[in-house]
Amino acid sequence: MPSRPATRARTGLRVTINIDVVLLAPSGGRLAVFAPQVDRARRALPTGAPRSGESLETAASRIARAAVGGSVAWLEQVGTRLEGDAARVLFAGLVVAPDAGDEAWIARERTNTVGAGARRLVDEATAAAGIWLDRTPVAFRLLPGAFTLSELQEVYEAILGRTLHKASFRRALQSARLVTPTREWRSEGRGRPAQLYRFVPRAPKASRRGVRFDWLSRAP
Amino acid sequence: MPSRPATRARTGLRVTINIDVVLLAPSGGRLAVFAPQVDRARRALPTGAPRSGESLETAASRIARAAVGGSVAWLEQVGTRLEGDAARVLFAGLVVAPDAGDEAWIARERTNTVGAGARRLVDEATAAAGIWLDRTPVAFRLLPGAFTLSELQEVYEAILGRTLHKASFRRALQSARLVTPTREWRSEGRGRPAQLYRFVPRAPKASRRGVRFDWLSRAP
DNA sequence: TGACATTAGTATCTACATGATACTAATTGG
DNA sequence: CCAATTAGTATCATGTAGATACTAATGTCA
Repeated sequence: MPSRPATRARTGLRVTINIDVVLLAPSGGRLAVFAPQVDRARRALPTGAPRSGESLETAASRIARAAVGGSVAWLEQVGTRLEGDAARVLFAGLVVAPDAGDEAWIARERTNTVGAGARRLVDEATAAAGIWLDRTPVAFRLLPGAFTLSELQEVYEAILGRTLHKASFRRALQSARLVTPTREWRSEGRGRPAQLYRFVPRAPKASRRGVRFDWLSRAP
Repeated sequence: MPSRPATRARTGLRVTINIDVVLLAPSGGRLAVFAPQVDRARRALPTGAPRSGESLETAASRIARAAVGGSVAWLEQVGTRLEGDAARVLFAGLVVAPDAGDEAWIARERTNTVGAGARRLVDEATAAAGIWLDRTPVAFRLLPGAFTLSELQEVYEAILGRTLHKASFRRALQSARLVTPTREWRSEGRGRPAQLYRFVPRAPKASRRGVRFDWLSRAP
């Protein structure tokens, strides 16, 4: 049996620590990324550093709120990387859809126009958001208290980046008993008016799905 | 519209950075945690620090390999936290089952006996491992080239922490065409001999499951 | 030697989830 | 009034998951 040194480093590498925040918002069935202009020619993602004694989560929340000037529906750590003598912690957040003309938000597909490497960060953040969507009721925080099922589905489609089957979506929603209809209907220009629903927070169901062997990525 | 300061911290908080590694191994249907004795009374998880210029992943791999004195089947970053003026990055790893009498490994349930806070790290690492299992072929790296389906199922059960339905497990495995039978059979003491199988790496299937509304955790 | 325990592996049935298709319903804009 | 548009439902076929119960092949032990 090989020797096993008890690796107990008393002191680690000294670095400066920074936080990058990718803020995503579903908007018109697509994902928008918060990347405001920082000077004449460049956009950048929100960045900051934790203060002494502050947790990473608190710092990221502060940075995110300062950036969008409002509340953030969801914020979670995605990963950390070393760049030279700096450690950069990536957070991803979800925000309610911005106003249509807001120049600080750009379409997810145009993330190339932000600095090099931003594309990768946005991709990681988007993947993380898709996982939350499957595991938490985060979508309901991105909508007003009363919403139509089409709006809810649009949020899902924006974050997942694919269209969903309408009937299946509603069936799954109904069997989960997650929403209750209100007596209101909303007419949105043309077409039949849509009924408004409210989110009903529920105790988690003890669902145990079977094992899945249809993983998506390569065999590493 | 609120003002949006372009938060561009030129220099972040200065911290020392350390890496904690939770190494897990399926053993007899349970999960074991690598936590060797560091002195007369205490056990501890492997710890270390990245060297200058080294990536976190490389450093974690080095620390993990040095700890168990062998290869690590899977290693992935779980999260980062600030503790005073230190940043600690948690990695979780999976290792093939250790020898039965190996004192450095303890049952996952007895993680309390390791230092305070270790329990939480082990829980996070275990949760991460469960997610990899669902998304990557990591289980096959924890078995020899030829294995029985019962062994494979035992690996899944150890990591997921629950028993699985035998017939369902095999059906899913067969339809995924992930394994091929060999012509060998192995007799393991009593009972009918089991056929040996090999892993067949496959191109990922483009499986798009429907949306799930049966999340497990609390509504935050 | 012949039950019996033990492990491997399969068959069948039910329940449910999913997605395709096609339909009905209610509105706006000509 | 009619077409376009959006909301919402019904039906059907397929696939998946779990329960149950079975067969198959080995070792153990009386």
